[in-house]
Amino acid sequence: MDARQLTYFLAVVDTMNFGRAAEQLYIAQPSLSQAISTLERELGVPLFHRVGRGIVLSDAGAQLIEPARQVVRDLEAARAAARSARGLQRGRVELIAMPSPGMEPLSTLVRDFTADHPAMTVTADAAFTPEEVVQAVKAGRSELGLLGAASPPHTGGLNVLPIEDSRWS
Amino acid sequence: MDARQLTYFLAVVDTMNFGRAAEQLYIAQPSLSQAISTLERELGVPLFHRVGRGIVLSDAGAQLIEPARQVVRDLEAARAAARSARGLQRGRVELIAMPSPGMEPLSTLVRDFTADHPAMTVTADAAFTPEEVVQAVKAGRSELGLLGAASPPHTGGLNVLPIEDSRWS
DNA sequence: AATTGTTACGGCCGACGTAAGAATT
DNA sequence: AATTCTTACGTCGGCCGTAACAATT
Repeated sequence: MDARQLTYFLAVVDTMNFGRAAEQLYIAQPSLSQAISTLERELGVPLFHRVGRGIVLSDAGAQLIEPARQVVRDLEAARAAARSARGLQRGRVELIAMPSPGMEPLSTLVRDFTADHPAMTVTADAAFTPEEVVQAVKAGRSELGLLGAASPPHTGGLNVLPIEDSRWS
Repeated sequence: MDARQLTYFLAVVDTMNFGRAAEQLYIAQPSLSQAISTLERELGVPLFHRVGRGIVLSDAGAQLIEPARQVVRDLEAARAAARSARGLQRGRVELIAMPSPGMEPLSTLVRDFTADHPAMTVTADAAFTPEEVVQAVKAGRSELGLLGAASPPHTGGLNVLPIEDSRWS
């Protein structure tokens, strides 16, 4: 029993008609008939009683409806979780740095960052003064600035993060 | 994304090791590697970061764990529901009946019963006196007796059910 | 050298579609 | 005759295993 079979089962339950369920699932009607038949054989219980040209839900089928809906719902929730996670991980980071602190901190930072977030793209620009760095970040031309100075200049409303340890994420 | 992939994913999460997860799933390790790879491609997000010889859970992977566990749990619940339903529906009914009430009540009873419980097998034996019927049921040769008499004879500890309406289940 | 994950490749099971059949209204 | 489900059969995709490879400790 897998999620596909349960989805098919619920489509039949909702329509009580193999033909309409099949077209709503975008498969041929005999394929659906075969899928339900296989599921019934696996479970050892008929899910529908074939009466005349139509079908009636069996007791076992009735007992399967709620667990089946739960599975399908939660599968959809898992898909949504994955989709939202993708949104967070995909993207690009543009940073700007000065020459002197540009080499050592930057190289290891980028290496660690890309190791943790392989789908990310990191773009680095160059600046020559701390003021240039601050300006670029303020102007939105870069999302992250890296600078070394005795006293941080007019940082405005920017977040400033001191770097002392090589371990951070 | 299907339930199989989520099961595989959780096995890797629980062991943090493709090899052990594979043997716990009774599949070869490259098959598991391929399955996870396919899942990651479908989702558009890496679930693990391959660092050196090992793996580390990614942010997306962490966010997928709980929904995945939910799906697997629910699938197991659905299986259990189907199993319990099977226990109720499978079986055989052996009944014994006299000739006179044997035809009309019996034929419609069996027809309705088998229509409602197609997995059931109904076996009918014949008797010629009410005493024979009672005796057969008492002896356990039949599970159900059908008889017509002015006064029910020594029914012992048997349950007696008067038939008046044609509607019962 | 050993451990661990990936790539390459081939076989096989099963899901699906088309066509034909059976049963009911 | 029309509707509805089932059976028969062929095709194709994808899951899995074996073998070979790559990378790290």
